[in-house]
Amino acid sequence: MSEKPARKRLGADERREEIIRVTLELAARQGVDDVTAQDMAQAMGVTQGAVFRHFPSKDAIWLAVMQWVRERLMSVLGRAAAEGRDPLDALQRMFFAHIDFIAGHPAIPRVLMSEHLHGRSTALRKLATEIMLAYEERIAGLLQAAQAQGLARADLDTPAAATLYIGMIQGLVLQTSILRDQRTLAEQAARTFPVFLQAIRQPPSRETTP
Amino acid sequence: MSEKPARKRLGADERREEIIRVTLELAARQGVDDVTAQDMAQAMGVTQGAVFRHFPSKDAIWLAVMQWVRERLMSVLGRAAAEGRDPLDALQRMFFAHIDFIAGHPAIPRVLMSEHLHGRSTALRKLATEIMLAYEERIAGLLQAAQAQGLARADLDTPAAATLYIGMIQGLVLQTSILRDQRTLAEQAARTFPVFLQAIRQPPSRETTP
DNA sequence: GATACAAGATAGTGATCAGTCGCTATCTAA
DNA sequence: TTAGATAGCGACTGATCACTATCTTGTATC
Repeated sequence: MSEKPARKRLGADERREEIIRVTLELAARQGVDDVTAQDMAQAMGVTQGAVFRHFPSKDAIWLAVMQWVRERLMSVLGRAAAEGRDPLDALQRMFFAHIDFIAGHPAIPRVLMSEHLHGRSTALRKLATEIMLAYEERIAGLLQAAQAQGLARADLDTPAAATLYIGMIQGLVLQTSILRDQRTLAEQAARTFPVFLQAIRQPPSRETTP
Repeated sequence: MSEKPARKRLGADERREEIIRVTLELAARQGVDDVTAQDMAQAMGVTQGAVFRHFPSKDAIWLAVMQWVRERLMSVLGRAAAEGRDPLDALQRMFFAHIDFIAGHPAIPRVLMSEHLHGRSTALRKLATEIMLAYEERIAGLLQAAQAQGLARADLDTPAAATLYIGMIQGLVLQTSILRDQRTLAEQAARTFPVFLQAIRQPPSRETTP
C-alpha cells in the first residue's frame, strides 16, 4: 500500500497547499471528474470530512487548482520570453516552455478538457477565459513586434496567428492525449512548430544568395 | 414539459437509432458524462430499463454514437474533397466542411473531450485513434499531391503539416468551447485557415510582379 | 499546567446512478 | 385464432457521491 502516513495536523495554509497538490496528482491519473474528496483525503492520510474544513466545496478546490496553474505557467512563460533575442525567438521559447510545462504536469490536459470547464457558466470557465485571452493578446503583441522588426510578414493577420498559436498547443494536447500510446506531446510539438513558423516568417529577399 | 410522447413500441433497429439520436442531443446540452440512461429514456418517452434492452451498457451506447459520427463525417469529407479543383482546394473544402459538420453537431466537441476518450484504454479511444490516424494520412496524401503539382512548398514536412491541420481543428474546437460567449467556431476557422495556408503554399516566384 | 481554539475523526444524510429482473402488453406469423 | 417472440414496465439493488453535524484531540499561549 503506497498511502502516505503523512504526519497529520498541518496548519490550514499548508493543508490547502497539499490538497491542491494531491488533487493535481490524482487528476493526472484518474481524470478530473473521477477525483473524489475521499481520494484526496486518502492520499493525504486524513479522513474525507477534513477536506471540507479547508474548502467549502469541490468547485472551490478546482478554482484554487486553476489559479495555482495560472501562476506557475505565467512565471514559466515570462522567464522563457525574457531569454529571447528577438520577438520570434521569444515566441519559440515560450512555445516550448509551455509544452514542457504541460508535459511536466499531466493533470493539465485533463483539466483543460474537464466537464467543469465546458459545462454551464462556472467561475472556473470564466478564469480560463481570462487566461486564454490574456495569453493570446501577449502572443499577438509579440507578432506585431516581429513585424515591426521585419522578422514577420508585413501582411500577417497577427490576431489570427495568435489564435492559431494557442489552437496549435491545445490541439496537440488533445491529440496526444488520445494518441498517447503512439505519440508524445514534445515530439509532435517539435515537428509542427517549424511548419507554423513558415506561416509567420518574412521570406528572405532574393539577393541574400550570392 | 417538452417530452415527446413518442408512440412506443418501436422495432429494435429504430429504437437503437433513436437512442443514438437522443444521446447526441442530450450530450450537446448536458455534456457527455452527465447523460444518464434515465435522461435518454425520458427524451424518448420510455422507462430507463428499456434502454438496456437495446444496449448492454452505456459504454456500448457511446461506441455506437462514435461509429455513427465517423460514418457521417467521412461521408461529408469525401463529398467536400471530390469538389476540389486541385489538392489545396480540396484541403480547404474539407477543412470548412469539417468545421460546418462540427458546428452542426454540438455534441461532437463534448465527445471529443469526454473522460471516456481520455481515460483508461477503452474501445472508444481505440476507435478515435483509428479515425484520427486515417484522417491524418489522408491529409498528408493531399499535401504530397499538392507538392507534386508545385502548389505546396517542396520542403514542406507533409506529415507534420497534417498533424498541424488536425491540431488546428481540435484546438479551435477546444478554444471556442471555452470561449463560447465571445467566439464562434466558424468565425475563428475562417480567420486562421489563411494563416495556415501561408505555411503550405509555394510562394509565387519574383517575376510575377512587374 | 490550564485554557482555548483549530484540525481532524466519526458517523451520518439524502440524492443519484448503472444495471437487473420478473412480469405484461403488443406485434407477427402460421 | 392462437402461440411465440419481444419491447417495454416498474420496482429494486448496491454502490458512490458531496456535504454536514457533532464530538475529540493536538497544540500554542499564558
